Amino acid sequence: MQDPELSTTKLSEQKELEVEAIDFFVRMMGILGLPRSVGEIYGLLYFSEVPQSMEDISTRLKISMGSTSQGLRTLRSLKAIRTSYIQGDRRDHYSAESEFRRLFSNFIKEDILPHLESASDRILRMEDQIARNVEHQTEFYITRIEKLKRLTKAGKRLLPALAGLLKL
Amino acid sequence: MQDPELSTTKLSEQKELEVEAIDFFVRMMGILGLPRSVGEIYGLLYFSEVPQSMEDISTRLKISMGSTSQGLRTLRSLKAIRTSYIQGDRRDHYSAESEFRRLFSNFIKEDILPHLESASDRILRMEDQIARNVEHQTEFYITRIEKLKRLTKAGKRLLPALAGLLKL
DNA sequence: TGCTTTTTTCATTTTTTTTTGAAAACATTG
DNA sequence: CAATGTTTTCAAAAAAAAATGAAAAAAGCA
Repeated sequence: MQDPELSTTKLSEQKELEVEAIDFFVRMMGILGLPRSVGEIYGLLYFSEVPQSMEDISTRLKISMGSTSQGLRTLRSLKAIRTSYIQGDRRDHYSAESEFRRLFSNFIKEDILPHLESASDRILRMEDQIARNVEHQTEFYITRIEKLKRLTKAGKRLLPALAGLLKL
Repeated sequence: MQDPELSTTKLSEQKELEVEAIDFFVRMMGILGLPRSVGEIYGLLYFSEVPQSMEDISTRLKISMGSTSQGLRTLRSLKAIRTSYIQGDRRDHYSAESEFRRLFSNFIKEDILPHLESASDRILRMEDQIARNVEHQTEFYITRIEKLKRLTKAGKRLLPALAGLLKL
């Protein structure tokens, strides 16, 4: 029988790294405005040598299957995880796409650029308003709109470039 | 007495632009994870030719003085607004810093870089854990940590550069 | 300094977001 | 094609974030 004290210590040390790692990703995802469960799942997978089933994830993180399913869906849409089929197990197994920066890149493409697009539309509508409203056809309004146009234009140039850089 | 119908139309047209403009900034701030009130305030100021007092803002947006004060504080810390003293009025008056991109730039400096710093600390702690835990001294763990180190390093280089670009 | 106006703070309320858990849908296999 | 195992969906509960409003603090003025 092995020394129970040593074994406890080892276990807690192992846990410590896991906790630290998961916390790291929870914060990272926080920056992107993603829920903590998404960060937890990615963090767990990032430091798992072996692909994990949904049940594994749900059990180890003590979150519901519902949350786990949702979180995996989000990560899948960001292409942050991969699915692998494990011999003799009919459940799907997941592992992290280790290039975390790609997740940022996909986040830009998927969550930011669409906003920029609709921002452009909105600016067009504002210009329309101004054209119709004599009250607003002043240097001031025209300049401000112009600035917004330049900003979104720059954004639509810069962000895809940034996303590209991150993907390398 | 002026035509009431015309006047109503004009008013609503004016409102329409304002609403559109405010909505624009609400969404923009949303991308940065800032509350809607902050976007509303900035939007209102961005299209105001004349600096507005806190009461003006609170009244026109129909939000409480408390929210207005909080929102202005946030915008001040992002250097997104300027304060001007108006003759014969002892209240502060606010106007928008029209270079909206600076707001992004300051957001990176103020809200993102600190996270990156603490991320670096956390990675150091993880390395420590690994050094102490034989279990984890495998190619796998070492590689994953290495990747995170490279990512934060790249981030700490890239983000300030991006912030710099935006400020121009 | 005392009085008035303006701004900030913060406990409470409201709103929004996230998580849960149970039911439905889907898939696999004997 | 039933029977069992797995995943998704979604209404309801829980948690988190934001807004309110009243009281405290700060600032300007007489």
